[in-house]
Amino acid sequence: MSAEPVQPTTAHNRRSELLAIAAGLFASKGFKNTTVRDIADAAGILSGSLYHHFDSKESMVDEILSTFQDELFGRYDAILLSDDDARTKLEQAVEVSFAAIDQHRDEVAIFQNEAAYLGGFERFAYLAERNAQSREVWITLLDDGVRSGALRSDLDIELTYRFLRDTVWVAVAWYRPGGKLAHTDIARQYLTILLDGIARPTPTTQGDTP
Amino acid sequence: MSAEPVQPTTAHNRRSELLAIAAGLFASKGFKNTTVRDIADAAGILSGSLYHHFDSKESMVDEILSTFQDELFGRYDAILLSDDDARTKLEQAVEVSFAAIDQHRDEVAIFQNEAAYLGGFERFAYLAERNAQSREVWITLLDDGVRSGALRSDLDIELTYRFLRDTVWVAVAWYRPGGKLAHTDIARQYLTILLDGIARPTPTTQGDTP
DNA sequence: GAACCAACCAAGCAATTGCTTGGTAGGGTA
DNA sequence: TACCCTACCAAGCAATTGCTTGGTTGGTTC
Repeated sequence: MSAEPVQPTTAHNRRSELLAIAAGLFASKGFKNTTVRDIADAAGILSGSLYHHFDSKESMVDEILSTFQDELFGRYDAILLSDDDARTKLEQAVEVSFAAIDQHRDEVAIFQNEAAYLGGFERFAYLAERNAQSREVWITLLDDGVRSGALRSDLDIELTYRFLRDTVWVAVAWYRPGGKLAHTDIARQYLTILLDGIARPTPTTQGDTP
Repeated sequence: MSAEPVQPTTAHNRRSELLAIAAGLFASKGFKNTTVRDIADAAGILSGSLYHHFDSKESMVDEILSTFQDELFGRYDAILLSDDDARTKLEQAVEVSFAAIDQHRDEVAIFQNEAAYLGGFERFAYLAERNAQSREVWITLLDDGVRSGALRSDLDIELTYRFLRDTVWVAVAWYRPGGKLAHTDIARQYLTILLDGIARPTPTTQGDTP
């Protein structure tokens, strides 16, 4: 008979519930622009009560971002270690990234928007490390692609890496789950554009998989 | 030598100087993250003195963004009105965008990072209008491209538009003038990727088995 | 040499910020 | 009954914020 003001999250405890609420606000309003009172209001408690669960507002983003990144880079590592060919790996990395946008939209958005600012603080130095690690992943995939003949050899790899990375992640700005296109559809379309271009193919076909 | 863009009526030099300083801070630290004391410090004056030149901190971004957008959309309009073929127009629009990143990096960065937040205020409603106008430009260019046969007909135009728009503007996050690549080089490389893709062209030859 | 003016200073105010402190309601356990 | 625990409240503090007010400076003009 007690109507508990609880949201339909699968959260075990109050802590992760509050983190999800904070993530949503950080993602849509920005970290600095979100006050602890905003978070508390959205959770239906007073701002001071947040400090029963967390040390600080900073530690909230910290936990949000580091948890997400641990998971994401675990998936990238799995791809790099697989036996697939270069092109397949590249496609998988793109798909994994779009899946992350689908399943962790807030976290991706926070990372996209706040990494530059937060990275300036000692506490968030790991953001720069993860960034470097991400570069390793993509550059490796692109190099392997060129070496194996799957990709054109006249590309500026560094530039291509930036376009690839940016184009994948920036989709978080407009993608909403449950829309017309599933994240898998978007990933496939993006890969088509990226791999084959938007210009009308000149004489011959786009290749089939042998 | 050539006539520089000058302010109407009284050319207050100090005013545009302060605006440029503010733009640099807004771009690198974010609008909300930049205090009026930050701006004043960077300019070597006290924070209160800023209010001799500007009504508010908000009016500073306002002026920065609206001035920039007026110029940018003037260039887009010129392209749309030209007699060039569809593909050339598309290439020119991309080149103009990269030129804007080169010449107005701060303004582009501010628009990229703060439009979502600022757009929520009545005062900045024009940001959403400009966004819609920008969509018109790209969609028109893409539609014309498909209709004229310059572009593939199996593209999701809406998705391609987002890909195109995002990938162009997001370059502001890493591009620095005076680097290894001029903005014209980047535009050309980007167009190559966009139009022809990164996959190795597979004409009739199929001998790429390892 | 008086009037004027743009640019700035010095001081501070009201609101907002992140966070602290001491307390309490309600449930479980012994 | 007594004890503990989690999750919260109530109140407020110190710092920071955007902005205001009244005054000062140095240069220009007539």
